[in-house]
Amino acid sequence: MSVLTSTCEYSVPSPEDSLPSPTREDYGRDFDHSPQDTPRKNKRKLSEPKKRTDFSIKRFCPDSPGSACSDSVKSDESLSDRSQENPPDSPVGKSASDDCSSPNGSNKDDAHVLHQNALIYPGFRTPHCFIPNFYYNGIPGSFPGSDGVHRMPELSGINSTNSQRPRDLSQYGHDLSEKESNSQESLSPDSVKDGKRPRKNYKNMTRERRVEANARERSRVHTISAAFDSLRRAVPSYSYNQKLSKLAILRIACSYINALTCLTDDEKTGLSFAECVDNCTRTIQTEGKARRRH
DNA sequence: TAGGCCATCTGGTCCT
DNA sequence: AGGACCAGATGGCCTA
Repeated sequence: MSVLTSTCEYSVPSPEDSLPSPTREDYGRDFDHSPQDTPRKNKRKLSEPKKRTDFSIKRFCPDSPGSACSDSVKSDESLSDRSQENPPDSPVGKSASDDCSSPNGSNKDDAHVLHQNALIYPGFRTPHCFIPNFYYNGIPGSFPGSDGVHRMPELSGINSTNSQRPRDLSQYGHDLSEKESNSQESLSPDSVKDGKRPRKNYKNMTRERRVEANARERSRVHTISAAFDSLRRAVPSYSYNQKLSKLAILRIACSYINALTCLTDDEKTGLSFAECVDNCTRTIQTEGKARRRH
């Protein structure tokens, strides 16, 4: 269990450990209602980002020198760097199923591999590709490579939704000018008439406080996402490269916990260990079929 | 192209 | 009063 604990740690995203900031054009031009020119820095997408039509933060970033959006010119370059973090032939980008061959040496069918592993499961010898964080070579979270050597996973390179890293919070208006900060500017209908997402004013909040609240909210959500990422690494899956939604992670985690509970107390769940394992296996299969990582 | 999933913004509510 | 938490709205990306 110490292994689980050590591999489930997650850190609260910090501005220093964040995605590159969007350029001023991201929001500035959006502010001018030119969605066709607004690239969206989608953290999920590794290909060329499409244009984004609207982004509410635009209202916080008018085209003014010294604004929070004016000095971020590294985003495109950094984005491309990130897109190269996980090249297809890298150990990280490589499907774990490639490294987790089934007993008969075939790894074409992940479901088959899983089934093979599930059959091994009742023998209390957890296959390394079935429960990655529990079967390791003395290194928490390590994974066996094709050469049989267990290595630490390069988590930052996983093409995972939950591995998305937060953007620099400083871009979101912490550097607002005093003029902007003190204004309780509400959006006039004209200012958003072309936008599809008109928002009200900030009630009793100043713009500065609204921006700060947004930043806190982002940080909070990032923390939750990081926890999901940790949980995902703790639960079994087809392969390390498998895409799992948050809902799928929760479902698999529940079935996995039930299976582990059966290890110590069959009566607690009312099912035999084999049944619990079967349930867990089916859950993984079902959730794995829903969507696969690429 | 529709639906799923997600990030983000926003306002409301609760807590300290 | 201010922050944490929550849910709704919105829009982008991805996949079938």
